[in-house]
Amino acid sequence: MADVWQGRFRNNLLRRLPETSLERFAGRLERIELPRLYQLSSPHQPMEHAYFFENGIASVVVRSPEGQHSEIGIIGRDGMCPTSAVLDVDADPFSIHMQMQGQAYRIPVPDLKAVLAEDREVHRLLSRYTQALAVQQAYTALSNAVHHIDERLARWILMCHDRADGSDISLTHEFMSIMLAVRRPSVTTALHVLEGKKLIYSERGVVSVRNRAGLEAFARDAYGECEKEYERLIGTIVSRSVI
Amino acid sequence: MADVWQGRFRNNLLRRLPETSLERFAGRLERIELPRLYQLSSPHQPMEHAYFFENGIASVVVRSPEGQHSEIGIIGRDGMCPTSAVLDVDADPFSIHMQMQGQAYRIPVPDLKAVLAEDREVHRLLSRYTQALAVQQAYTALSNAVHHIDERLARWILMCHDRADGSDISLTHEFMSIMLAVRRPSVTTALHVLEGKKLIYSERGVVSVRNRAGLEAFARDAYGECEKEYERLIGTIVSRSVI
DNA sequence: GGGCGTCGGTACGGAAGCGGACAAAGGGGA
DNA sequence: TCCCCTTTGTCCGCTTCCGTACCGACGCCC
Repeated sequence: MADVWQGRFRNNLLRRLPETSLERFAGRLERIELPRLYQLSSPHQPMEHAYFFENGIASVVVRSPEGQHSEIGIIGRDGMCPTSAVLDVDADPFSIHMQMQGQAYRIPVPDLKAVLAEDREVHRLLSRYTQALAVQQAYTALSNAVHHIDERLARWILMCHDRADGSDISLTHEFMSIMLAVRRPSVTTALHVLEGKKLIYSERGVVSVRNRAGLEAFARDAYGECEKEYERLIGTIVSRSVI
Repeated sequence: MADVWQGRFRNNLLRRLPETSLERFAGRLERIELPRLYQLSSPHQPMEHAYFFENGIASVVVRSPEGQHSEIGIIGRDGMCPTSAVLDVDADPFSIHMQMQGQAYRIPVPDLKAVLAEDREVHRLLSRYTQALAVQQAYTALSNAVHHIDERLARWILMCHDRADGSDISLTHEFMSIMLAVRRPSVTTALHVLEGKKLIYSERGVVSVRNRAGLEAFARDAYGECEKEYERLIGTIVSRSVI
């Protein structure tokens, strides 16, 4: 298994751990396939494993008692979940599921906690990621409050694009409407706006980014701040082509 | 200073620490008066002290590059700030200021980090509070997305009421409009709705809660979830009358 | 190749909230 | 007491978005 530790991870957290820290994970990490809609976590249910994503996108969603929901976080190979494990909490009120199919290395939560307890370096990195995700949450809250739907959609597409391998994002409008906490037809019309500006190409079940820079410009101040903060806290994500 | 440790704290975190842990803070805690609008933290500026509030209300606000802002967290004697210190991060993109005047015990951040490093109990409690605050953020994001202004105002008044000593909350409409990320006149009309239902009494610079249960009913599913989670993670806040 | 379930496009009335502006009321200082 | 500044109340037109409904298109399965 030695070669696994030789920078073969795509997950940006695992990649940034020193060899000695990675060795503590030895034999405890298990590679797993995560199909679309795979439920990683349900509200108030203790999670058995923590996931370090190699690929694909997971979505953290919060739901109100009356059934309204909103996405509060999005995790790809930039991160892991649940951060509650890092904070020594058994369960949280969120549900986490795969938005785009992918793979991850997972580790039983008790094992992760053991590693966290014995290795300052691991603890420090995952703590910083926890902060990065909190910052993402904060900007999501801001965006929900002050930005228009099409800007929020642009933001969201950009965040997915950051974590996807190609320029395609495979999702239905229905699904995006849940993520953005808006009506489904509102997604349709917002997509048309972006498509009209040649920023994306949209067809049944798929959105393709055509003009990334243009999308960023369109999203205005909705996009960028928490990405900068991630870079500061964790560091740049090495792009796939480099790997 | 011995008597300070004898359950004299009003801060719910300090109150929940065992005597042995509290002794580690000995001599490092400094009581400080926090006037209204006192700036505890500015975006991207490292904080010098961490604050454990005895009284009053602090507000965590995030601002977009173009100057739009929204409150993402509210902290009283239920908690402390900055949680970034718990996560071993030097600075965060938020600004924190006093919304209602109060007092706190503060400790230099490096000293707090030292205590965190040497005392598992302290680290565990503050980690759990960090999670509680993240949950609050998440529900704020949800509320911003799906609830009407008057419901969000009710939620916000309830959260302030939880942390205030009496039933009065001294704030201008202008201020509340920033917290809720809405227009100032929208606050005025929303307050009139609540006042019309005899849930609150509102006059220049002050809002008084008249019917707490009614307010909770009015707020519907906007209020309650993250409070339950706080209780589960940390425990009940002992009310002032008991102290 | 026909049928059905899922997904996307569109339409329409209505409500909520914004932007902006202005007037009234309270209250502190000179 | 008067003035001025802060705070609150109100108004109007306008935009955005919702709720709801319905239809068309795609594509999978039998």
